[in-house]
Amino acid sequence: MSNERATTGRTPDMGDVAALAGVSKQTVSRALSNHPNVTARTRAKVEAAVSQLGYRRNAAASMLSSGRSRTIGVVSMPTLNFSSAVIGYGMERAARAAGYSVSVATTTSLAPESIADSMSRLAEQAVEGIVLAVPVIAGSAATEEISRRIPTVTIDGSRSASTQVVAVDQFAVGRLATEHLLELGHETVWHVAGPAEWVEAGERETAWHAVLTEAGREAPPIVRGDWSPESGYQAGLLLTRMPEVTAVFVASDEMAFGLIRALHEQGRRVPHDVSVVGVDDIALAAYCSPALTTVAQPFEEIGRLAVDHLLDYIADPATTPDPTTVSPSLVVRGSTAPAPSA
Amino acid sequence: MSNERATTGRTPDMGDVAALAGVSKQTVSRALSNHPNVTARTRAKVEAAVSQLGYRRNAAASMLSSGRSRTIGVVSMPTLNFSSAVIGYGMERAARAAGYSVSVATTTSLAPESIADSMSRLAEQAVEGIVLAVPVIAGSAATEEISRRIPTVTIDGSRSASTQVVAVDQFAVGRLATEHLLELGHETVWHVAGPAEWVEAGERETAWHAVLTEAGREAPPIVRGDWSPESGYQAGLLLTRMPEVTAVFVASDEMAFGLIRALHEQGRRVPHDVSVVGVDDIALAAYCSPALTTVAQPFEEIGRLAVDHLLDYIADPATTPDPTTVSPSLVVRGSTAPAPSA
DNA sequence: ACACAGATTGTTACCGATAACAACTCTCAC
DNA sequence: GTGAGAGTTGTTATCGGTAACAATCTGTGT
Repeated sequence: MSNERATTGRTPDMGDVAALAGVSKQTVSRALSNHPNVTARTRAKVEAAVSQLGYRRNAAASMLSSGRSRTIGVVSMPTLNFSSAVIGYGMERAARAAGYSVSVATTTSLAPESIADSMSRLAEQAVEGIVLAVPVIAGSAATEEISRRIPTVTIDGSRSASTQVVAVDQFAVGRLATEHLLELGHETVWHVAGPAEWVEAGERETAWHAVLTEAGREAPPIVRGDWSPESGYQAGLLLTRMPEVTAVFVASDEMAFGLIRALHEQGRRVPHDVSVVGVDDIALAAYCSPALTTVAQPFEEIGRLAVDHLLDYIADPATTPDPTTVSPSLVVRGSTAPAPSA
Repeated sequence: MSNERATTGRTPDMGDVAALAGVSKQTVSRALSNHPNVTARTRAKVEAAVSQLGYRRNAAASMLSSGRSRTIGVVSMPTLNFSSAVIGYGMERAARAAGYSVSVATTTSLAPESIADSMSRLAEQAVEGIVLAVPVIAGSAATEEISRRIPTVTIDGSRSASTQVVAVDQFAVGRLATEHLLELGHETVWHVAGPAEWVEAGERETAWHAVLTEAGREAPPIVRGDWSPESGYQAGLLLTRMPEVTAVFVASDEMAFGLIRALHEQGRRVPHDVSVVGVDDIALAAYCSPALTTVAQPFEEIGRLAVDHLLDYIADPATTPDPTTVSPSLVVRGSTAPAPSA
């Protein structure tokens, strides 16, 4: 008693499964795609044959024939920082839940041509949608061209005609931090900002400035860093030279760590002499000395939302771009205290 | 004068390019794959047609027909920690340099069946090779089955019949840290270890123990954490109760941050009363107060090596598994000092 | 018992590229 | 001038699925 098809030594294909289950290739395909109109009995026979042969569907063939890759692409910076790592995790979970896999293209620069390059690498892999997890201020012709063809969602970027946006309300980030420090009685708040080409950084600055102005305070000059702890340290060396500095809003926790270290070295106590607020709520924020007051951003949710939106958009490209924002929250720890009553 | 083929509204395929360039499909294929035997003239015509039509090769078709996906897969834990992020970066760069792209499958648990599941998701995507960037102690039948079919390299794992290993010399990590502390004159060295199911953690323990024994010192009981800062903090609360503790080797920087915070809170000064050595050299290590002495691991190099090995292995599966190790290095900063001359 | 709708299964053609092989062109030695 | 051989290009079959349509089966109401 022998099968018609000899499957020895060859990786089994759908035809082999069909033959073993005594049905047609197409029925196997339907059973495996959870198509509704398949009898329980048939489905069981197919599943038995599948596991007996150790069959796996060939993704390439499936993709070629259906035109659907069940893959979404992500453009991100080399994920050395907390936020992108967590965003990536949120995306992966959401994508997997929807039966999609995620392909990552890193870009080392924020230049539009570099981003466009990453996007076309993804396009070559026939991704059905793209998440731009980089701080794009302006799209270029090249990026626009691709996102017209492939549904694209931008995280924390600026809106453009063919791109949806999912973002943390960065204005709220700046507002929460600055208001917190003013409420503690500080005369004004200094700001260590992120690089000018990051949208997030710009919006936090704007909010910081707006809150100060609204409260009738003078906004001191901005000190600019590059997100690195070292740049925060340098900013700290600068600020310790000015005795009038009692409150600093730092645009990231990592810079805040550097800043606090500089303050310590120069004998300024935190929070007794200077209060510091960071942004991100990285894992170590609670274990700094003193524990860092910071503005937490729901990164994992952002990742999830970006993918959910993208999948909706893929399902119905007619959807009108509808920017979604989620709110940050202030986490008060030990690095902030009432102003020294000079 | 009109072309035979109307390409309007359809994404162009190789046939369109061929028609426009006045050559055959196959020649286009050869030109685009950098096949040697194509005239410069022909290649130029093809390239012109490609850019005129905005043609991109369909990866699915290419994969189906050639059987090669030009993709490698990575199994990793949700990349919330420094090391995996940097390893991932190193892999991506190496893969891209070789014309490969990287597909990531995260696994939330270290259970063999969970890892096997991630591996088969990758197998479904027809990856040509797999990097296991998770601390596997033992393979299961299921994982073995897959890695027999698909070339697999394990990072920092245990060797198995069908798997190559690329690893940091974790014994050296433990040795460097422990010897450094002994050389500073400490009577013995305490150890806050990582979870028992991580190979790295085990080897560091072994080395720590061996160095102490060899020096004729008594090895104090091990305190075990789970890599989180919180677990380091808890370990710190425990150790501060014992006045005889003057030197601690902590198996990760993040735990070291937690431990140092606990020491501070309890009034033990670092490094004056207690010296601390961490592992990893995360970006913030230099900005802790005091700056953290730690053992740096060349993560990016590990990622690169893993991919290089994998590609060699793919090219020639007959290669005998040949474990590669790279050396860590001690970075001395401010958290270690000579033993208090009690 | 019969017609008919809906559910289930089968048949055929095709997705877009590449491998294997066949055919052609050119150069150079004799 | 001719044949050998290398270099270049074309032809055909095929990879493993899925869409679209055709065919069959099931159960229901009259």
